[in-house]
Amino acid sequence: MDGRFKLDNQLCFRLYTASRLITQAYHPLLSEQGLTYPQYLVLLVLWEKDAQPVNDIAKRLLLATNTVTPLLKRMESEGILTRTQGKKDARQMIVKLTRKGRGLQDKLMNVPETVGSAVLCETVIPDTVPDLFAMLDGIIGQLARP
Amino acid sequence: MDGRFKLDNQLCFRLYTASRLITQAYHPLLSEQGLTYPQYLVLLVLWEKDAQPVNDIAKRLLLATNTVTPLLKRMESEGILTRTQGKKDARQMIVKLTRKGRGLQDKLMNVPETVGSAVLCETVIPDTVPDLFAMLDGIIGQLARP
DNA sequence: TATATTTGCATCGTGAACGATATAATTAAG
DNA sequence: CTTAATTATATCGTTCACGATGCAAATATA
Repeated sequence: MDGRFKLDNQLCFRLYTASRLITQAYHPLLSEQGLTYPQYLVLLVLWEKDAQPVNDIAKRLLLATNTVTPLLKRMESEGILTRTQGKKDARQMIVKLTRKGRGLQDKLMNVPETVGSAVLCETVIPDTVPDLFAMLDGIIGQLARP
Repeated sequence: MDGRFKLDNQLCFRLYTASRLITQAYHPLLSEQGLTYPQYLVLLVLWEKDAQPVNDIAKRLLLATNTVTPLLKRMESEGILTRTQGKKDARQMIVKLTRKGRGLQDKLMNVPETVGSAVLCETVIPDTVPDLFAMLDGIIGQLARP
C-alpha cells in the first residue's frame, strides 16, 4: 500500500506523456510539409550547421545511428537532404540540406511560436520555463552517457 | 538569426530526450522480467485497480486503444493478464491480471527507487520534484483532449 | 420499433526507437 | 608492415505510437 507504484507518483510517465502530447501538437503543422517530429529535429540540427556526418547529428539529438540512418534515408528520398560519402574519412556519410531542405525553414517559420503558445498554462509561463529547462537538462545530463 | 529554431531553446526536445533516457534507465530492470516500459505502465494501472476494460486503461495512460490493444495481446500471450468479453457490455474487453501478473509486483519492488535515484541531480532533488510535477501536469492538462 | 449515431475495440500501414549484429574503413599495437 | 582494436554506418527484428479505417454492440432519435 505504499505509493511506490502509483502512476501519479511517476516522473517518467509524466515526461513520456508530455513528450507525446507536445509531439502530437506539432503533428498538424509538420505534416503539412510532409514531416515528422524527429525529421523536424534533424532539420533544426542542419539549419544550425549544414553538412554534418551522421554521427554528429545522432550525438546532437542523443539518438543512436541505427535510429537516425533510416530517418535520413527517408528524408533523402523526399529530396530534403543528400547523403554523400566523406572525402577525408570514407566511412562517414556527410548529410547536406538541399535547396528544398533549406527552404522548409520559411514554411515552418510560425511553428515554434504556435506550439510554444499552445503549451502555456498556469504552471508553465515564460517566467517558469527556465526552471523547467534546468530540471530537464539536469535529468538529461545525469542519464546521457558521454 | 533569431533563436526561434535553436535546438537548445526547444522544450519538446528536452521532454522527448528526458523521456527516452529515463525509459532506457528502466530497460535493464524491466527486461529481466521480459517487460517493456509501456507494459510496465499497464501493470501500474492494473495493480491500482484490476479488471478494467481496454478503454479505461487507455484513458488512464492517455493512449489510444489502437496502441494499447496489441500491447495487451502481447502481455496476454506472456500469461501476464487475460482479456475476456464484458458481460454487461459485449463490446468491452475486460483486462484482468493473472497470478503471474500480480506476482510481478514483488519482483519489481525495487524498480521505482532504483530509477528514481538514478535521476537525482543538482536541479532535481526531492524538494524540486513537486514543482517539476506541477509544470508537467500543467502541460499535460493543457494538451490532453478530454 | 426502425433507423441513425455513438461507442468500444480491432486491423492495417508507416515511422520511429533501440538492442543485437554486421561490414568496411581507420587507427593503434606489435 | 601486419594484425588487432576501434570507429562510422548500416541491417535486422521487435515493440511501440498513431492516423485511418472497419465492424459490431449499444444508445439515441424519429
